[in-house]
Amino acid sequence: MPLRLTLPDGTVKEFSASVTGLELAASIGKGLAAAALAVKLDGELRDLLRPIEKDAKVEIVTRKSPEALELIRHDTAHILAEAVQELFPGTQVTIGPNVENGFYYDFARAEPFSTDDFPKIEAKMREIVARDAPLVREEWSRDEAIKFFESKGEKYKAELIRDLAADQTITTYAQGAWKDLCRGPHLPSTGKTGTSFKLLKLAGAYWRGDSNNAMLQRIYGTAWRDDKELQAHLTMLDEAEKRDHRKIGKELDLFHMQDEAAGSVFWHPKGWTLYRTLENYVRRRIEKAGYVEVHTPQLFDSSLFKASGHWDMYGDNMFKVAVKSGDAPEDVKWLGIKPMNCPGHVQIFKQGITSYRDLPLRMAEFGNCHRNEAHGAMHGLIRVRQMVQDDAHIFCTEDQIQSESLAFCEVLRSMYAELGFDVARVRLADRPEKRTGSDEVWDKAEGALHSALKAAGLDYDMNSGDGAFYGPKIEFYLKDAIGREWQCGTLQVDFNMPERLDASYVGEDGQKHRPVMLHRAILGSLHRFLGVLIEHYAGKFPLWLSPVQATICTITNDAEGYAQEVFDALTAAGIRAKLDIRSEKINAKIRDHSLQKVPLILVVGKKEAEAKTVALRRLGGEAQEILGLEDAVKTLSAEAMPPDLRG
RNA sequence: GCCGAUUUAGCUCAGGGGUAGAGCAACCGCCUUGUAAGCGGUAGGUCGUGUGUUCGAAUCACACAAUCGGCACCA
Repeated sequence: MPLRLTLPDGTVKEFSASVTGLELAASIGKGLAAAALAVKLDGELRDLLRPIEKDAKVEIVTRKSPEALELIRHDTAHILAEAVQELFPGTQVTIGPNVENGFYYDFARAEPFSTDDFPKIEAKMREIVARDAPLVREEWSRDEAIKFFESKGEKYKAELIRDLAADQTITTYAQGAWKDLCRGPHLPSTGKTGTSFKLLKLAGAYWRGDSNNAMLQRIYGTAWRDDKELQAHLTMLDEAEKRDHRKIGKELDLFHMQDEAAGSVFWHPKGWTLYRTLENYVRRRIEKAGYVEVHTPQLFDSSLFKASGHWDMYGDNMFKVAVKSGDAPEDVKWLGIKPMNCPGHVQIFKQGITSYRDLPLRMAEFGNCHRNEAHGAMHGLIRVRQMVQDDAHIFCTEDQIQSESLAFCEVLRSMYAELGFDVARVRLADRPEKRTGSDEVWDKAEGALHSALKAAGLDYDMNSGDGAFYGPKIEFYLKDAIGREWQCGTLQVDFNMPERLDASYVGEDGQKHRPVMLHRAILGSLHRFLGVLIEHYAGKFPLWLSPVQATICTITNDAEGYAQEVFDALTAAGIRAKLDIRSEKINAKIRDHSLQKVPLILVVGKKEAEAKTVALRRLGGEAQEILGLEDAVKTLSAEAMPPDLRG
């Protein structure tokens, strides 16, 4: 039987018997054979030296192919593992997968590694690359493989093999004397990986991601095709560090945090201006979308959270307050500080009798919520113990779920666009193990979200088992200026909470019915969103969001009176302005306010005072525009208008 | 919560068993300045908290706290 292999350009190559990818490449050209790293067989990546035995569409993977990076990174992980075992005998290997932009490898070793070991390990890795040992694929029987790894003291590898499906082919890859359990594929030899890699971070990680298991030591690294790509990536990491919202928050005097209130934010005047500007924007947008705003208590008797299920489900992460309820020491009643707004909103819904004519009822609240997050979870504004969400609950009928979800998706898309983001990804998280409500109800809720997403025309993938305990959720991800994705928006269908808290409305038929609750947020936690926003803009906010929009700088004292006049005019027009009449050179003032990322610097000296003009310098630019004062006020206040208020 | 690292002036950071250093910022003067740092001076710290070792601790040990990088968690 001749073997027919179809190349990407459509040419068909015939062979009398099986060939390896390398032989195939050689039959096409000498250069290709030299550049070949692997082959793609009907879309499946395979080793270059593995015989091809059936007709297929084939593609030779070279260093230029997108797949090359995957191979390089995974091979580098193997090389890291070998280097570590050569340098630190007795260290056990576990797993070492690729991650975005790199890879990691988890090791079991009693002694902790130190980043001081990195140069030594990297040097050993380069040595292994230089040895250029061929990577040889070997197939094993299950028992032999277990025996082999156990004989080497590799308990984790043996455990992995035991858990593989019985019919799974067990393969190892050898590079010289060193061997690792691996599915492959790999590059033909260690020399092909190159040395454009760098070890980056050291971290603890649980075996198999389970906190009941042993803590392993994880080494993260990055690997690229060449040094130029590596350098570009390292530059990007530097850039991300420069944008760190904790750093910028300090530099721009937006907020601070301190030990006595771990996980909570002290908003300084500028940060709070930013916060309120954003909050007011959301407030206008949702008001336009037919929401009503409410405000509910901070403290509730535990009975409410017990009824809602939060006390049992998240009690450990709630702040609880014991209050004396009698004279005896055991006379104590428990209150809970709200970790979310939903039970409170149901209480408002339950006041009086709600008719089907009142639905959908869209109830919004910027409520302060407290969650006792684990110490290790906290991270600047991104993960805090006290936060406010742009939270709302839509009480509606089952029939209204789809149209409400659609309308929500539209508002979300438009708001993200106005804030400078695109929706990068949408995921549907379905039922988790720990949940309330029957499977029938979950079927219904998940089905409703699937059809809403289809109706909205959004592509989405599944995030299995990651729903909330009361219902499935849609997660909206946005992409920031340096390509990172953040999950902010969410829409959750909940058939359970109205049942648990006994909410009902009177239907057209005069009977009582349960409403459906849609929990939804667009920005999510405002704290977290502001963190993302600061990093996205690197502190250079669009004019309408800037805490200080304009600074008026005098050149000499003579201009002070006029500068005050300019300041008053801008302030009266609603522009957030500051006046800088310090006895400093104009260079120093320009530098200070530029570093403070003030978008507009208005310079006034003798000339401007006489002509009633301003010399405008925009952040990032060097040119100056000379504008008449009236004209400047008009132009700038129009520019400073929030996007939803522009004509 | 788990693993590792870190914590010195408002900020960024150096130092290190014999009692504390720089730059920037602040304050006070001088300078009256034309688009990214003008000059001089002054002041500022129980070296995260506690306990211990020591003749002596900011330095060494232990505990705790917070922070950082991950992991686990994220209603």
